[in-house]
Amino acid sequence: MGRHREFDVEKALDAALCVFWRKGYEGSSYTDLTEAAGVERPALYSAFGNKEALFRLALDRYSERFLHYIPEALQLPTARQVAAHILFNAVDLNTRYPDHTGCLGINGAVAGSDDAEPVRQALIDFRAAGQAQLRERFERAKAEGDLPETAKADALAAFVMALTHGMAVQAKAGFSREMLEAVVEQALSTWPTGRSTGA
Amino acid sequence: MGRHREFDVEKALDAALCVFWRKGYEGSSYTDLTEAAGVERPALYSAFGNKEALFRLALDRYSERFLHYIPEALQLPTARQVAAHILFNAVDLNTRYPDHTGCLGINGAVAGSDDAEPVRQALIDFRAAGQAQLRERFERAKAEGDLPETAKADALAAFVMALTHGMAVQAKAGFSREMLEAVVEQALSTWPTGRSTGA
DNA sequence: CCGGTTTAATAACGATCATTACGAAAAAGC
DNA sequence: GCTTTTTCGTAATGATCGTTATTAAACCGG
Repeated sequence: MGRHREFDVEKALDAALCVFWRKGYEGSSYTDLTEAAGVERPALYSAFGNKEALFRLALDRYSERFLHYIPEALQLPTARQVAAHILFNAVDLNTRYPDHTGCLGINGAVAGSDDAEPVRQALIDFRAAGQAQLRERFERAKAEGDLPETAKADALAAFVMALTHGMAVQAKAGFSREMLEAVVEQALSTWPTGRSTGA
Repeated sequence: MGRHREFDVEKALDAALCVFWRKGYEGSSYTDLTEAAGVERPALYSAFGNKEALFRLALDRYSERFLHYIPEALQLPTARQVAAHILFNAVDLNTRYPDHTGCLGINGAVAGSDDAEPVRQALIDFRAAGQAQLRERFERAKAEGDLPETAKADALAAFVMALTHGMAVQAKAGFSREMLEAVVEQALSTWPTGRSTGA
């Protein structure tokens, strides 16, 4: 019973995601969000809760819609392929949409006011989760002899993630896809191999 | 003639710099800034201008006070030493002060509202200036045979900068100095040499 | 000691922030 | 058709945003 919703909740969430992606959490006003969604303010509140809840939902959606390449990467046979897949797909995602470059995990919030601390922490956890998956994959690679025994899985995972974060900053600053791909190739040229020529 | 200023302008600017360093440009309210400086609002305005002008002054001060390691690095004899000096000193700077980790060039603004666009652009230019110096230094290294002819100076400079940016994000997220130093060592593990073993 | 000038401090400015009453409109059950 | 329930849209909430009038106080030159 009751009146039906007149707007598409999924489309509204996608619109909010684009705004957060471009302006970050604190940089996005509720007016920005409602205008992008084409929906009045109370409608967004009743559908998603407050701004923080909306951001968390947008972050979930971001994972589902744009980060499928990470589980894909983890299943590749060698650690080098895993890293290459993640890095090149990150470059693609960071430069694919001209009106919201970079990535939500970085643009969302790096620093901010004390009010934004919960969201900042959520993004820290979000990034840490990806890094932990990567570290575990690299540990497996060591066990399989794909990475040398001397390799540090946690440092290698942090290295790959640092690159994605840094390239996200650069993409947001307007760096071209070609430039970032050259960065990835430079990074991969330092990759350790199973015969322990690296390190 | 006229009344004397009762507060130390230099100390006030240092205090403002620390606030911007921790909370970024938009995350820092004028109340935050005045409280940190121990000065009433109109006093900050008369001394520095508006918030944007104050940020730009803080950024200049940041360069002078904390980035001396960059010109230092550029004078080292080899490209590898240049990169190592920059990366290790960046880690040190990013983790040295527990109450404002990371770096102002990143924390200041990556994404934000349209109002903050001038400051965001100023930070883009700021980072680009450092990267350009690095690229020129690497081009010189190629001419000197210190880097192989096949090396791409611009990609190498972007690679080093991407790492500093990414590690700044990680430092702000609470990564330890030791972890970040391991990231740097991973990055430096197979730096291209003059005998073109790299790339 | 007094007139001119600069700073200090209180308090206010309009604008925007996130959030929500409130009443009209629309759909489902009886 | 009437009641109930949910949503919609207008408009308002108090708080905080960056920025300044305005007034009182402190200093210098005369």
